Amino acid sequence: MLKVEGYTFDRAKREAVEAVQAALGEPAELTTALPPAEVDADLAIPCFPLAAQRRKSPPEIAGELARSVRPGPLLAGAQAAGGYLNFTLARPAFAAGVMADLIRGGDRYGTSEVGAGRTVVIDYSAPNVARQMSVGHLRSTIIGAALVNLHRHTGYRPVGDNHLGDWGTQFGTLLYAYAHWLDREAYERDPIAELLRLYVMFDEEARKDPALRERAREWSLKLERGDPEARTLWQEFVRHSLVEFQKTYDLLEVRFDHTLGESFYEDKMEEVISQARQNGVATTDGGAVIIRLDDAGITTPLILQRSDGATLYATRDLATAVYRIRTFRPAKILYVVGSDQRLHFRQLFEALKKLGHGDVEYVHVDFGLVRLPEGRMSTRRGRVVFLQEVLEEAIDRARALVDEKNPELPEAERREVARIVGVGAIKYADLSQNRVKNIVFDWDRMLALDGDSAPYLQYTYVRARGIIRKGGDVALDVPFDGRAAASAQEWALIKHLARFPDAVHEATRAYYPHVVANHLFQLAQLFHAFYQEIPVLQAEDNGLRWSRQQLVWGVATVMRTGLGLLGIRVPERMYSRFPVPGIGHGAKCRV
RNA sequence: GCGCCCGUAGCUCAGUGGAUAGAGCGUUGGCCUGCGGAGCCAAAGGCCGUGGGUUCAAGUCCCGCCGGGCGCGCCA
Repeated sequence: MLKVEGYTFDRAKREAVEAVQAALGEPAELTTALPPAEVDADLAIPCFPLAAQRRKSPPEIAGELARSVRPGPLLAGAQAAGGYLNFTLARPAFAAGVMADLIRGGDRYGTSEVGAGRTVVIDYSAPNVARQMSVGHLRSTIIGAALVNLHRHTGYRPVGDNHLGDWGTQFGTLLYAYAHWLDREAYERDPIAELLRLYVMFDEEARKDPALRERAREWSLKLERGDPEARTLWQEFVRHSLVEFQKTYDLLEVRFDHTLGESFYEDKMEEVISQARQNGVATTDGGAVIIRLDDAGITTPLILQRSDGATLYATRDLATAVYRIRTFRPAKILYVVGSDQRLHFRQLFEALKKLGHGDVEYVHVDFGLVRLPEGRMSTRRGRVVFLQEVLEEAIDRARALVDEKNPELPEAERREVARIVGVGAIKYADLSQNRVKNIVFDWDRMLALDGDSAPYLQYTYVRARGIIRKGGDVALDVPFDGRAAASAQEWALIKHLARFPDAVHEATRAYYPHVVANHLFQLAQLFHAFYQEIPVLQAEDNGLRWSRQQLVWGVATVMRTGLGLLGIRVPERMYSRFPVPGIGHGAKCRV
């Protein structure tokens, strides 16, 4: 059972289970469930598993339990409904408990100690040098960044590493193309664009003349052996790329603890290869050094060294893992990489076990591919959408909407809001759905600014903050008034806020950021429904008003914290408190 | 051919083995003298790909089939 100990919701669940166990007079394996909306109860215990041994029907057992249980302080009572024993929570006590959790926690609400300070290395983003990032790289970058935040929130020590693709045969093709076909003027104007042109051109030419591939291999070998000309050019490519990548990372506000590319492991591979050979894990096969994995059910061996002596992607990944284990002493290593590399990681993890590194937990946090309506993206064929271009389009669209709806905001703030909203929309579009599914790229879907989207959640925050600002300071030290948990809207909101720690925990446990995204979307819906019906600043009396203000403050806090975990920022305003009459299509007649 | 992943409303997606499967978009109809409508309320829309099995209980677990995606020794 999912459990985040100490928080009020977990305490209530435990009270229910313990009350039933006490009534039964013995410990029993019990699960809790949430009753459907139309049932008037807050927590349910299915009695079906108890029926078999006791030779009674589930409704009978539920009925007996309903009469005999003695509910704890967070529970108001129990009723039988079919085979379920339903509990009603003691609203004032439960609400006060949740608000106390929230006020005590603030931006740390939902944190837990499940990670127990253990280190988890998270490998994410990892774009290839000498090419622009495509929308395909968005997923790894954003999911990885969210996982870093989630792990920090649940008590781990996350170490983020950007494993740049800055080594390998691809540079052979690039060096060959550079030497023969470079347009120096274009290169000086926009080095990455020119390198991309060369990359595409090489592919076309090599199709006509396959011997070019051999020449490229020679160049990559030269690079690997330290040829000065190859080295100098390669370093230049990497430098240009890093400048380009940084622009995108700045826009996304994604940071890394380390950016150790594949080339960093250049001098660390020999040790891995020779050790694997010495202890018999690796064998030679047709001049190549391989690790057979048949005993692990993998018929394709991992190739450590090519027959011409060159190293491969897998070699570097092996050396990388060994380095990370020595340097960071992690309990886990997460690889946020597309599902097309599943086999590679299965091989890698098995090889690591064979090499004596089986005490670390390795996880391939895989995700589905981003495809275009016409098929798979291919940089070589020019069939690709660049990430930078998507981000800029998102900000432009958000800006148009801000200008339309909120023309009264100062120019600088409109620019800032457009950025927060546009970039947030892109991130949310990705993080709000299960990562394992493929995505067909669609501008309008990706840049949606209404419905289940980041702006909707950000707007929720802005509305909540609007109330708080207008009401002056929230009195967080006054006890929560149980009457502010009386309406259906308030009660639903409180129960939902109570479950946020579970959402954070589950998202981290399963490496599923969308669990948090979904939780926040529901929070937004519940808040808007509340907002529509329940007066806060115009509440009948001060006690009610203060407690509703606390509730609104709680919504704002969870929204900001939760979106923060997803790497999405919130603006303080999306509108001015003092609209300028007669400007904008959306102003209508409210003057 | 073999292996892995996916299949839920017209479209895009949620759905820890528990009660009558939920959202967003789109469609239709309502709600502005209140904390701003980037909002709210409601309607229509489902053989959860399909056939078996396990279970008190299956959209969820297992097997077969169909459809789609990805991968399968010197690319990354």
